[in-house]
Amino acid sequence: MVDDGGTTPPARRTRADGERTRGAILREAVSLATVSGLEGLSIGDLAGALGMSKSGLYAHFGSKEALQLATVEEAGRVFSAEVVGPALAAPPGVARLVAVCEAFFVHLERRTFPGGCFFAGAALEMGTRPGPVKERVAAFQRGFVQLLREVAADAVARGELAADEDPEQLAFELNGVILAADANFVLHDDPHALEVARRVVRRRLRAPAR
Amino acid sequence: MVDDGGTTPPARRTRADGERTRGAILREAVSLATVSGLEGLSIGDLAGALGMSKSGLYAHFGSKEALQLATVEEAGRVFSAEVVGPALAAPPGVARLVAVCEAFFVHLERRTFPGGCFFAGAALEMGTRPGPVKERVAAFQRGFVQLLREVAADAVARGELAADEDPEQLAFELNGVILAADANFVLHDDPHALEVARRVVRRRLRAPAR
DNA sequence: GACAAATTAGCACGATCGTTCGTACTCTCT
DNA sequence: AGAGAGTACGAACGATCGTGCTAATTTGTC
Repeated sequence: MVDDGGTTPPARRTRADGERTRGAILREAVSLATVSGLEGLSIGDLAGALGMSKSGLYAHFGSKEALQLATVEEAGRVFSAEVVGPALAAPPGVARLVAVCEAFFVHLERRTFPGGCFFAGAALEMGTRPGPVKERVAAFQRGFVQLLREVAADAVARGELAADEDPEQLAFELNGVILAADANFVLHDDPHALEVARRVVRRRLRAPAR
Repeated sequence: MVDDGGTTPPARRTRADGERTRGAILREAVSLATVSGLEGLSIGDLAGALGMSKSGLYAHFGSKEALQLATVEEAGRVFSAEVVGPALAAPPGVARLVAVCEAFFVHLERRTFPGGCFFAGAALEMGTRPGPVKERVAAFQRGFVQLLREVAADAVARGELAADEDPEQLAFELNGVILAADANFVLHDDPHALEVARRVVRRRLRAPAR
């Protein structure tokens, strides 16, 4: 067992039941974090919600920061599955751009998480707290805007949008619409916000402006 | 003064030094809340930052919720003075609409608070926490969007924007741009975000679309 | 100048925070 | 089947949370 001659084997990592519990913890953690925030998420509450002990839960991560990191990753998986994935099923161009926004609105509408979009909340919350967690959240946010920009650029290249349309500006705008939709939806619990957001997207992407 | 005959009025309310300390507390509280959040704002930290005792500070409010409420009000005063006020100095119409956004960007640029816009963070944070504090934050946010809508409607009425422009949609869009500007600015500490936001506003409000 | 109220500090409370430790139980590999 | 690592629990730690109580000092009013 001391054969540390070359590369250290990262030991055994998996046990079926542990993996299952870990998944359940992270699913609940993402959900709870959209309500209490990523920092306000407490290990005691999380353990209580799952009917297990603090220390039992804690053993899966070793530190709160590691739990937060894993929670961000889990949220990324959910976001990919619920928003990015379905959107990429739409044909390239404007249709796909609309599909990204629409998938996000559906993501809110079906109340996947009680506190709306995980990353919208996490970005505003962690923006002022330097550290690995913030970096990870920032990376996800950057990746999403980049996706918007690429799809927008593609739409311009296909002539579906005006040639003088700047993909970066358009991505910024759509990101803003998405943020405003989330903020209004969770703050006022008002589905009307999603309706307005949809109208904005539809009108903005209808035809080459001017 | 009208005496209420019999029951004595609750006597003197203010003392000069107390009022001054209270102001200092709230100024620091707003600033701290943009970093730690309105819920994460701790009375101990706040007292420490001001060099006073927890209980001495606490006596000014009587509960954390009251402190949060007062903090929101103070943030509202700052926002009025730094954003709304200067914007209303601009001539009505599109110019004023641009001025609102511009004042907000300057508000971020000069780093009035270390964590960016107080209300952007508070809205996302408190959206999921029912109670008086959330209601107050929501009211401020609603008031700001309504301001945007009114100025936009005025611009349409003056023929400076297309007649088929929906003020509600436009206000929603601008609110989104503002949120995206704040989020990107604090998350990536990138002044470029403000530049993009300015371009978006300029282009969006340049001329009657179509 | 005296009296009452406002201001502030010191101390302590119960609760909860993240974290550690020791200890059983159980799954998986050899 | 035996061994070893993964999993989970209960108890407890020091720190900090919001919140009271008491007492000393300062301030405004008569």
